[in-house]
Order: sequence, then C-alpha cells, then structure tokens
Amino acid sequence: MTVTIYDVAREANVSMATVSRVVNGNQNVKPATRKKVLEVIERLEYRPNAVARGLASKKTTSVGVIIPDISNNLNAELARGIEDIATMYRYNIILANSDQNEEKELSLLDTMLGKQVDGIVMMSEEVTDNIQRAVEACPVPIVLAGSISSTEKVASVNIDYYNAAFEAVETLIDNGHTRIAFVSGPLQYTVNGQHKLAAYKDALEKANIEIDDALIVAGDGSYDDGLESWENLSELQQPPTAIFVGNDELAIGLVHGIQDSGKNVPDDVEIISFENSKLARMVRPKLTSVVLPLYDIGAVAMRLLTKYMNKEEVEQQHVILPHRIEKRGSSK
Amino acid sequence: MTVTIYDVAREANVSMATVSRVVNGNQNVKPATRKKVLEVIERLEYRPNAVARGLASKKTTSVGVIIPDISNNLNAELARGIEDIATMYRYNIILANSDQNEEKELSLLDTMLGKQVDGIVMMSEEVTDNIQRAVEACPVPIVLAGSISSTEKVASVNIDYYNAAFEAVETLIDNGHTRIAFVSGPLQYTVNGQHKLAAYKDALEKANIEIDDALIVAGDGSYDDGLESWENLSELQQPPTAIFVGNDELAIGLVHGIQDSGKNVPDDVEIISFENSKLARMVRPKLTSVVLPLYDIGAVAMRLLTKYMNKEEVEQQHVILPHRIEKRGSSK
DNA sequence: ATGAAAGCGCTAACAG
DNA sequence: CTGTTAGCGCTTTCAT
Repeated sequence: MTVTIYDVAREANVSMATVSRVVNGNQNVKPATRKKVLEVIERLEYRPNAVARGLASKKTTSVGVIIPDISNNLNAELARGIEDIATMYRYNIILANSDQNEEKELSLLDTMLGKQVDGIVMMSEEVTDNIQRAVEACPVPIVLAGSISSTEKVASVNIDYYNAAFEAVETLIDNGHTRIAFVSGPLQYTVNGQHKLAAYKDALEKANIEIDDALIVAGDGSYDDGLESWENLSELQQPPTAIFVGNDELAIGLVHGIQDSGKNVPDDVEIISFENSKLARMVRPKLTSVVLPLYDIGAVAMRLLTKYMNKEEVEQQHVILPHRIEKRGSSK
Repeated sequence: MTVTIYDVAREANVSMATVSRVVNGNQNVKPATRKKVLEVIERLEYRPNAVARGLASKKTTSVGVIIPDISNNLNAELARGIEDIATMYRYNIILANSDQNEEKELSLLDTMLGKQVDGIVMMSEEVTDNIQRAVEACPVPIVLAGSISSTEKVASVNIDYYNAAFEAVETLIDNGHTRIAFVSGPLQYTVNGQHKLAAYKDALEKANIEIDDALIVAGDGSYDDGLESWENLSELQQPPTAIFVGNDELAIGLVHGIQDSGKNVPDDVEIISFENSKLARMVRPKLTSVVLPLYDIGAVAMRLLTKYMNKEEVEQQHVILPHRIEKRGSSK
C-alpha cells in the first residue's frame, strides 16, 4: 500500500541504508547512486514516514507550544513569532490552549512529552509551583515566552515589565497628573501584572503621590471590562485624570467609556496602554502604548529553544528585549 | 533511562501485552492485575511513547491545521474552534501558517502527511487546481473550513456567502442608496470574495442600479487599506453614500477614514461589514456586520473531520451554517 | 485473562 | 561509498 524505504531500496537495487542516506542528505553517496535513488523516490512517490523516523532517531522535529488562548490577539501574535522561527529551523508546532488553567497546563505538558516533542515553548501568566516543578522535571528544554518564573531556573524571554510600566506612569506624572488610575486584567498571581502594579506604586511613591486603592482596578482585561471600569471610576469623588492600562483592548474600552460619558481623551483623561498591537492605531485618538514586542518575544523564545535543542552554548538564559513607549494621541 | 512498557511489564510480572491492555483501557484484564500494573506505572512514572504507539497502530491522534495566518483575528478565532473540538476528541493539533501561498500550502500538506496526521483541516481563500489535486490525492480525510473548493469534491464548512452578501447590499439599497461601494480584501481567485462580488453586482442589478467599477475596491483588507480606500473613494465625482465591506478591520479603517475627513457614519456614509468579530463593537459607531461564525465554522469542521476519521457515515459533506446580520450603529 | 512474537518504517552503528 | 543488522517502544494477532 504505502511506499516504504524498503520498496525504494528494492526498486533502485540499493540497500535501505543508502536510501536513508540520500533522503537525509548524507554526502557519502555516489552521485550516480543518488540520482538513481532520487528517480525511484519520485516515480514511487515515496514520502518518508516521520513517525518511524522519530522512533528510530529519537527526534521528532516537533515542538510543543502551550499558550493561554490563541483567539486572543496577544497570544496569536506571539504564536506567529514562534511559528515563523520554528518553520525556519524546520520544526513543526503542536499547539494547545491552556486557558491559564494549571491543570490543563500540566496535562498538556504531559501530552506533549508523550508525543516526544523536542522542546516546548510555554506562555503562562501564572507560573505556579506545580508548573515550576513540572517544567524543571522536563526531559526536553522549555522556554517561557512573556512569562517569568519565580525561581529563575527556567529560560525565558521578556521585556522589563517593571521599568516599562514605571516609565509609563512617570510620563503621566510628568504631565502633571496626581489622580492616576491603574486598570489591568487579572493581577493575582500573575507575575507580569505584579510587576506593573509594583512599578505603578513605586512611581507614585517616588513622586509623593498617595496611593488610592480605589484607583487600582483589576478586571478580566476585556473591552467590556474597560467600558465598565470607567463607569465605576467616573463615579468616584475624585475621578482619575490619567490611566495606565494593562493592554490595548482594555484601553480601547476605557477610551470609549470615557467618550460615551461625554469626556475627552486626552484633554480630560490621558491614557497610556501596554501592548501596542495593531489595535492601538484602530481607535481615535490612537493609543499611546508601551511597546510589547510579542512577535519578537515569540521569535526569540523559539530561537533560544533551538539552541537548547541543539545543545549549543547559551550565553543568556533570561533574555530581556528592549522596550519603548510609542507616543500617540491618547496622551499629551 | 526512559521507562518503557517493557520495564513496567517486568516490574509487574506481566507481559508487555497486558500492560498495553491496561494503558489502553482494554477490558480483558483481571481487576487485580490491572491494579498491580497501574501501581507500577505510577511508581515508575511511566509515560507511553506516542510515537512508538503511532508507528505500531498507524494512528497518531494528531490532526494538521493549515491556515493563512494565525496572527489574523479571523483565523485565530477559527483555530480556537478547531482546537476546542480536537481536544474534546483527544486529538492534538499541528498548526502551520500558509500565508495564502500555494507552494507553502502544498509543502505543508506534504509535511503533515509525512508526520502521519490522522486528518487535516485547511483554510484557504484560494483553492487552486494544484491544491485541489493534492487534497483529492490525500490518503487521510481533509475538510475545508471557511473555504469552498470549485469541484465540490472536498468536504467543507461555510456559510452562504452569496446570500449573506446579497442581503447586506440589499439592506443598503432598501435604505435608499444608489452609490454603494464594495470594498474588500483580495478578490482575485478567492472564492469567497468572488461570491461577495457576484452578490453585490446581482443585488445592484436587481434594483436597476448601474454598476460602477470605480466603486469596487480590492486591496489587502487591512486597516490601513480601509483608510486609504476612503481617500480614493472620497475623491470620486460622486462618492459612495454606503459601503459594503469585506471584513471588520477594513471596515474600521473606512469608518476612521470617513470620520477623519469630517464626515459622519452613518449619516453621510452607511457601512455594513462582514465578519462580526469582537472588533465590530470596538469602534464608534459600532459596526453593523454580517455574522461570520468563525469559531463555529472551525468547531463544525473539526467535528466533521472526526467523523471521517472514524469512518462514520456522514450525511452532509458540505455544511452551510446559518448567517444573519447584526444591526448596529454604522447603518440605519 | 494473559503471554509470545512478529512487525510498524526508519536510523545508526559497524563492517567491508 | 555501500550493505547488514539491530533496535526504537508499542500494538496486535494468535495461542493458550
């Protein structure tokens, strides 16, 4: 039925080993032999069985990618970065959504190891102790993309969330604001979120601005969440005049909430977001946003993983990509 | 090093076959034996090797997913639908981006078959003859999601693009417009695009409105493309007073283009989009949009694929999901 | 209910 | 430069 390496060998009057050599580009084959084999391969439409190859060689040229939710812009961008570099190095991607659920992450890790992936790229907002343990016990290399593990034992690619957030809040302070809100997605247990929060507090403290818990809002990070957050915020005795926002979608929700309530961005409320996806330009005014280079994070994470898989020397286990703030209309 | 089924068998004083049976939930095992084996499995932390299993059983429980670009909202939503159902049926997904490039699609198809996937879900705007041929020659089932193949030989899941588009244009006509533009992404060779275009023309014709080629714009379908398209459209002697748009991102670009030029949506220009992603609500006015149920298309496509993979009877090779128009502020 | 044994299709020494 | 020969870890008859 299906054509095997054996069929090719027989038809070409050579051994399986020789066929294997030409298929794998081994140089130790006489050109004439190679040609003959190649012809038979073409004629028989032989297609190497990667599963058999994987079993024999203990390499599958597949890498596992575990992300929270591919339908989220943020992750999709990251995934594309991973995929492009994976393709470049001839790896395929086994993709799975974890929904930020520890149990799923653990079970996914197990499934992928069962499938004998050569490595894993994982994005998890919350690297729990259990995940930590599983990752460390992992027989193949893992790199975390856009996530920080607390013990620092696991390779990762990130930007400097703390300083990026600090700069954003400081910009708002420099513009004369004292009522600055921080609206973000889930904060609890999320390392990135905690960094942003800490930076927010530190920046205010440094400027001797009192921290008002009413100005710190952690919702689900969605557009509707933004809309709703403004409703609540605007009812405060002293509503904020500036907001540092956790992501673009949320920021757009806030902008619209503010505008729907008859106020102006940036005149009444200045906004600085954190992400700078293409969404940032798809609202009026356009969003000033901390540039989170998701595609690059994914790409670098995958590149790093290839080094580990090749057992190459890795100089930097924790890569920090540069960040900057893209100034647009939502801030002055 | 790694624990194999043989190690478990030895430790449990049974044969490999028995271990295999308990791992695979075969009922022909005495409860006591099962318990004993399970204990050893746990103690040794045995994890079945899916690659070896795949080679022996000729089933990999992996399915290939080929989509144009995962970082595009549209595809990401579709991918999530596919993934959820795949997970439900215990399949893993090998994901790859084709960038709508025929050569890549062909090579991806080949790679996936090499990896012995049990089935393939593919999304391709343009099912060329070569793709067609490759798909028909495919040894495993394939289903097209959100794409139509011309020969109808290949299973697919879609909505009725023609009628959906027809209704949208007719709505615009009913609202009294005679200068109605059609702005979309690439049209050439894209079956869906052609359906929309045909519907657009037919609807105008039916209403005795002359077709003006200057009102038919096919760009790359991006936000910037929308911005630019309006610039061109507005310079026409008789600019359009209504636009039927190919997708949400493009529509938002048009809305902003129109607003930037000092005009009002929907008072000066009415807009009906085609997609209804979450973006549709993330602009003011919100977009009236034909509902393209991408998640569902993905989910149904994957479900259909499971039936083919199980060799179940399939009543409908071509599934047409219902569509409707979600009325919002961008149209009257 | 359990075991023995023959592969699945390929790679990787090793020998020549 | 080429062939021989073991496996890789598991499933699957076929016996018992």
